[in-house]
Amino acid sequence: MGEEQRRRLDDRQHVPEVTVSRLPLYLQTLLALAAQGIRTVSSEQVGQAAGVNAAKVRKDLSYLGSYGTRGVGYDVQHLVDEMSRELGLGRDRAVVIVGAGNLGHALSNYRGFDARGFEVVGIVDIDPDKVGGEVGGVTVSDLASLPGLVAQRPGSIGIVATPASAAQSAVDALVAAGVSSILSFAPGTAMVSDGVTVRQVDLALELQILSFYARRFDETDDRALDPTVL
Amino acid sequence: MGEEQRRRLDDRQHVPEVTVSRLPLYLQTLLALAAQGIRTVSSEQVGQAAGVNAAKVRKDLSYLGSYGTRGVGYDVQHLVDEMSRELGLGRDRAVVIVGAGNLGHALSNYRGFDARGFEVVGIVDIDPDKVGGEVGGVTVSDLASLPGLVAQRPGSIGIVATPASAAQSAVDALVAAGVSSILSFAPGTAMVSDGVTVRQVDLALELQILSFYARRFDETDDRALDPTVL
DNA sequence: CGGTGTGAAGCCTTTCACAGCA
DNA sequence: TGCTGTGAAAGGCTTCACACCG
Repeated sequence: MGEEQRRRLDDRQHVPEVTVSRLPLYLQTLLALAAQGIRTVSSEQVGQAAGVNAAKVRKDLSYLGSYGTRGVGYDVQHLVDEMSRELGLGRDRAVVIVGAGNLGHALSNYRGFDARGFEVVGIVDIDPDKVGGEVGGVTVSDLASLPGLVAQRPGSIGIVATPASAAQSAVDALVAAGVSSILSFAPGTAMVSDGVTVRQVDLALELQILSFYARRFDETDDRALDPTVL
Repeated sequence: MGEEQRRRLDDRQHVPEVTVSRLPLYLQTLLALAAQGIRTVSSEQVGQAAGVNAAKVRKDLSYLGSYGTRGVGYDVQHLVDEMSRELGLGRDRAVVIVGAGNLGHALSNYRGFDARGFEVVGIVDIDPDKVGGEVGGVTVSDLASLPGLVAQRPGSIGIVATPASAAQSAVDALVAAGVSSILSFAPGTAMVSDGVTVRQVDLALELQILSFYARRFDETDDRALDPTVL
């Protein structure tokens, strides 16, 4: 591995997690601007469109390198290219869905994946009744075929769409098959070894968070409220 | 408003957002422990089960008040009650889904909502072909009936499950109907007035974040970017 | 000029470490 | 003794403000 390449890898590790989570947002914003024929943008414009402070935009982009021009702004296409590269979106990335229930169905039918360069290469389930069925143009196969689905696709992403009770074994199966980036919709915390990234989306949990903020609008609670509250 | 009162109000709001977002996680953890018949827990145990540092658990819980017993731990049931109250989960909360497509279907069929005290009171769509259909035991009604659905249920939560193009108007319709806590699955940033809380779950965006981390496992790629995948 | 790139300040969150109490 | 509750330290993120440069 050459000096140059190593340094870039190391640099990449220093991109703060929060920044990484905002990059796709900027990317979407830039693509929308590009579609409007806009070729140059300022951090101010990007920030406005993405709902983010301009200084934060500049700081975030500076982690990727100095791609702007002082006094002018950023070249939209150039920035799109650099960000796509940084996010590893230069190629189609394979996605495997574990769990062919309601959510698995909805996900494999979701058109947004294809549109953004993710290819659903398979959906697996343990239920023999579901195996063989077709969902969103993909055939449901047995859990055992999971390793085969991703064998030829390093850097694949797994999606867990099982009930909570099956989530840990779904994650384990994905990791065993060589998948180390996982999006889980199952409630509960999955245990994984180092080097595996799991992002979790728990729908009921999101609603509970919203409930906290919705509470402001409840009529007086039947239970006694702490007097200092609101 | 006097200084003192303002200070108290500010203090109350000062349950940090990150803490609020962890409370439901603790709650789930505690409910699971309660189901196992465990009546007392230490911050260490909760942390272990929730995948969180014990000190953080104590700090977070301390924002709700001092409900623990030194040398002993926390009474599980008492903590569950206090947290439920804090999260406004003392009653069933109404949920309205906007958009009866794939995702809307999956959501209204999702059993996890009921199980955690959220009642899907309606699902609306602008497509006349979809109106009248039944999904998950709920009839799809016209967008216009949205205000009626939540009129009797202050503190309701709205879920946006529309395509991106309809997201802003869906949000506007929800806000106009009096909903001020919204979970959106649509890509893009929705504009809302102050006092409205929007949480966003963008599936493709989640995958792009994972793609960044998956890139470590790609074979060496400094290859030129193919713009067509975007 | 105008807008980037970036040290430095400020703020928020996490973690430490221990006093205090059952 | 054991574990909570919490000041204080450490770390990380955001925001400011301005040097710098096209």
